Amino acid sequence: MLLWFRNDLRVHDNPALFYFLQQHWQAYQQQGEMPQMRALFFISHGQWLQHRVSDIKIDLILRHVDWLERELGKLGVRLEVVECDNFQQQVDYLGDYCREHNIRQVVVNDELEVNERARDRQLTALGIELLAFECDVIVPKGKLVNQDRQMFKVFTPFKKAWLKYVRQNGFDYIAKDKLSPFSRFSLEAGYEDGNEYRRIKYHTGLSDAWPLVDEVERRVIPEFLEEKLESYHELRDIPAIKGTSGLSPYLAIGALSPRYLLCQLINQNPDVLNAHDSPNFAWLNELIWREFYRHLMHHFPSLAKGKNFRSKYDSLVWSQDKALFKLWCQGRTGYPIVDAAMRQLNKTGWMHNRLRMIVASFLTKHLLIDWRWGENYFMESLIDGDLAANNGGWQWAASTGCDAQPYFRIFNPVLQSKKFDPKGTFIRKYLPELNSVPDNEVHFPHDYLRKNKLDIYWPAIVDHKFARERALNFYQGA
DNA sequence: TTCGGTTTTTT
DNA sequence: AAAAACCGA
Repeated sequence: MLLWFRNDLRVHDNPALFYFLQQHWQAYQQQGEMPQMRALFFISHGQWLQHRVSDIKIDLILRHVDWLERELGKLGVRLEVVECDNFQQQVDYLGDYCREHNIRQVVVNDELEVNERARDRQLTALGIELLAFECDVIVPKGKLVNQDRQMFKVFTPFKKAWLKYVRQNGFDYIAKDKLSPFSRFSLEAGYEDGNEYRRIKYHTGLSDAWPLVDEVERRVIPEFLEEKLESYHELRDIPAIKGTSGLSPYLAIGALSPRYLLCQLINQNPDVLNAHDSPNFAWLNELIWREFYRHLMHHFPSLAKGKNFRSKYDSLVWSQDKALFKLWCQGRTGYPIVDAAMRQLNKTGWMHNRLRMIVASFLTKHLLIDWRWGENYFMESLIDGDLAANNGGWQWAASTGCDAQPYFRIFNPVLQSKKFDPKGTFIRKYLPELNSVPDNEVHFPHDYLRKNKLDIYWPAIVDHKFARERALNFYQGA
């Protein structure tokens, strides 16, 4: 039996690991012989490149692989880290490996996406039995459907069904202390610290501003739940304030379990599943959004292949203007909130959620550029890039996805800016050249700059009113 | 079980 | 402003 880590870089609430340890424990008790416990992780730069995994996310992954190797060592499991360019080579390697070591079963946690699933099917075709667990969501995918037995296409009914399911069925979760009996393994195995991988330094330092997940569990999560949860519903939309949890990078690489987060939330706030109107519900709502998009991709796998969720928009002919796209990427649109947001992304590898909606709306509705270009740029840049959530968010912004609003949604970047960054605090953090512009002018400073003969900021690349009309016509055509 | 009318919908 | 989901017949 072999344990194969993919997008589940954790020991805490990892059902594949737990099953693997239990099986070996049983064998150990029956035979009294210390089992060899092997685990595997592939470093596949070619595959990461193809899936546009950002350098900062790769760095976070590699740091956690390093950490995981030490943590597994404490449980007597030796993690081998193997460089393999792409999925095909992973399949070949595993085929040879299993034959060589006479392994029939490989234990994994399931991955949602199309290519990943195809790779797993290839392994099965080689005669390798994949024992797969599901731990990327709280409510298993496929369990929540409407009365027509279809996946919900609107968030709120999905959320109601989700809450009902959790209230009725609870949810699986493997507490940390359930692993403690297995720490005996490492003593008996005389596990020696360090292996080949540890001597190779992959770590680029790009993600150093983000602590390892063990510190996140010890410090960041308790602090968030105790100090920020109460004000989350008010502060989470204000980019100048650190009002969000900052946990998405760990969820994206599987270092954090969503089920663990729900446990912690319920410990802190026992009635949260019943309290829709409580301010403390706002954060759970975001966790349920994550579930919504994963369930959606499970039911509609073609989303992973760049398909519009609403096929009636397939006929739209998007702009191919690379120069305009580049200006958006670089944060040179002349709309300060958009430019500051893109600079935050380019500089830190992360962007505040409110800003993601604003810049996505701007690219699709104001510039009429294909949402897939924006989706790709986000994946290439974000530390927390996640196919399901990123695609869901972009298609929502482009109106090709799930959005039940009765009006056609075109964000006004200036009004968004005034509403969520009223004093321009965030704008000035990333556009310090606008420091001298008064608060009420900073959201669209062009008149002010002209009057005062200041040449410190580039012009707006598109007029809002014009762009709004153009977008309405553009979508009307579909 | 299928239908048509009514309520609801990430601002 | 329009589409999803529910609900009662």
